[in-house]
Amino acid sequence: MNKNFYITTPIYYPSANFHIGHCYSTIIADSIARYKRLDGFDTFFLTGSDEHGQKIEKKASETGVTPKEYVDKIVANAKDLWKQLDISYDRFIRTTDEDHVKCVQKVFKKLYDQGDIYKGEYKGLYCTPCESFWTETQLVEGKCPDCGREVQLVKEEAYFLKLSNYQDRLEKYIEEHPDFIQPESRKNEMINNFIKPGLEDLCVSRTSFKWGIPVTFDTNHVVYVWIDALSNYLTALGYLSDDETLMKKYWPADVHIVGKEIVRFHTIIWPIMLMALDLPLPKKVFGHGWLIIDGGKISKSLGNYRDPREYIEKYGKDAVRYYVLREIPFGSDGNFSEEALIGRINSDLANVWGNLVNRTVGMANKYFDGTISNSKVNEDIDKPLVDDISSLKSRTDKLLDELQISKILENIFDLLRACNKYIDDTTPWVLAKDETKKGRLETVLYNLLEAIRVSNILLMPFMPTSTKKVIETINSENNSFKEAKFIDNLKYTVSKTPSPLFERIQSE
RNA sequence: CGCAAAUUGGAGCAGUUGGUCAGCUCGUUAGGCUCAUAACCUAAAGGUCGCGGGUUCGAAUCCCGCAUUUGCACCCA
Repeated sequence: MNKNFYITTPIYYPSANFHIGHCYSTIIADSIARYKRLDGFDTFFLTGSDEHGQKIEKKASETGVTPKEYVDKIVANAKDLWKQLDISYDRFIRTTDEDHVKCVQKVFKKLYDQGDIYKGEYKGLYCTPCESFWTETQLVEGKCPDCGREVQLVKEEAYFLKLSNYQDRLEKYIEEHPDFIQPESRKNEMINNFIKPGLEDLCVSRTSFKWGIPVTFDTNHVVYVWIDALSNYLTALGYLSDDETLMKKYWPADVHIVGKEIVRFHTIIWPIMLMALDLPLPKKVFGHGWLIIDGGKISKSLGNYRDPREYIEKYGKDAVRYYVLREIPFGSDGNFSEEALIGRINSDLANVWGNLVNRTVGMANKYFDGTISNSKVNEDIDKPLVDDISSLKSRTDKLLDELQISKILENIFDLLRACNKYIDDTTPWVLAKDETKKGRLETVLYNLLEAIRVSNILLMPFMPTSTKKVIETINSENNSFKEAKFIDNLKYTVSKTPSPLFERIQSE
């Protein structure tokens, strides 16, 4: 099988430790990557950090360390966080990695030699104390919106990327590939706000700070943000290096997961860079929404968030994963609160899923000493359940391609809910009192175990830890994606001592 | 100013191309059951689908206007 799949998260800016929002992006990407791997795809999952720039230079000097020391610390923290969340990345790329630096320099030179990058002059309104450039509309009464002081018109020699050359090609590409930008509302935003009014050439170098990748042929300049950052998706695959095997195997990317604020860079600048490099464009860019805290966005400067580890330690990694995947609808913003997190844990994970496993295994032990096979004493009521079990995989596949993660979980939990209902409808405790109904009782339990097994397989990408526990509890050996359908001749020997999958959280 | 998006019972959300579209989850109330993590199942209460017009045999669903909120245009998952 040579089906390949390449998925990326943004590379995050390590000016401060990562928060639950970074976790959200990364958990989505991780879940998709895991799903594809389990579904037989040769998958490459990339995440990382975007470490250059003035802000980090400044932060570092404030703390009295070098920029590299500063980011090293944050990156170590991030890697620990990803470990705690079971993030299965294949590579964590850092823009300070040597191969990345080399590649960016080659890309820059190549674009320059081709004439896509030219030398010009950057003009801007600059506030010296704040070290920030502002546009005219941002100014408050003609002064710096941050400190209220005068701004100066500053000119700086800089290199520019000619976006206008590719405008028509880009517009055409977007029109002809309706799935390229997801969700669609973002696509309209890009076309109307940026492409149609005309693209301005993009400033791609700076001389005002040093913490960046030097331009090889003009060492006063460092590469500015986007050529540096976006190239990571290529440099991780060895683009322009001695070994381009990964590049040949995985490019173009299947999906870039990004936050809605950087959709623009991924759907305008990035495709244009790739066109200029004569490379195929990524198949999909998904701009997801944000987690909103107390009605406002997560803000590093407001500090209105807590270390995600607090939630992980308190409620478990899978609970956090489930919450963000389930709570936020496709492409929109979603609220994050501890209260809602607890609500999800109790109502979905504990009551519906955990309790179903617990009661089913309990009955298997109580009535059959833990050993269940399919006695095939079926009744009409079994049919819908069995059909649901067998069709779950294909329904899930479809939703995954549409990146409807929340709906996938909804679907799977619908099946689990149906099982709870099925138990009430079939009343196993009544069957157990009648020796002649023994066969029927066993069939009911078998069907339930099948539902648990199959739904568990499909939950594995989203909750790797808890699903492992379910496998141990029902002792299933058939856990591949290919076996995610109703199989009628398995034999179960369930655990004698099941422990709750998720404890209910008592609210204070 | 511009370009977008949102506004559906107490909360959070579904509602492709207009005719079971008024639905789901949580919450509330009542009942049932006992295999189970005070869990599970059933039922009920609760919305004139932001407001005002219009198109249509018929609109939450299309058109116009208004209001409120949010996003983007400048760095931010």
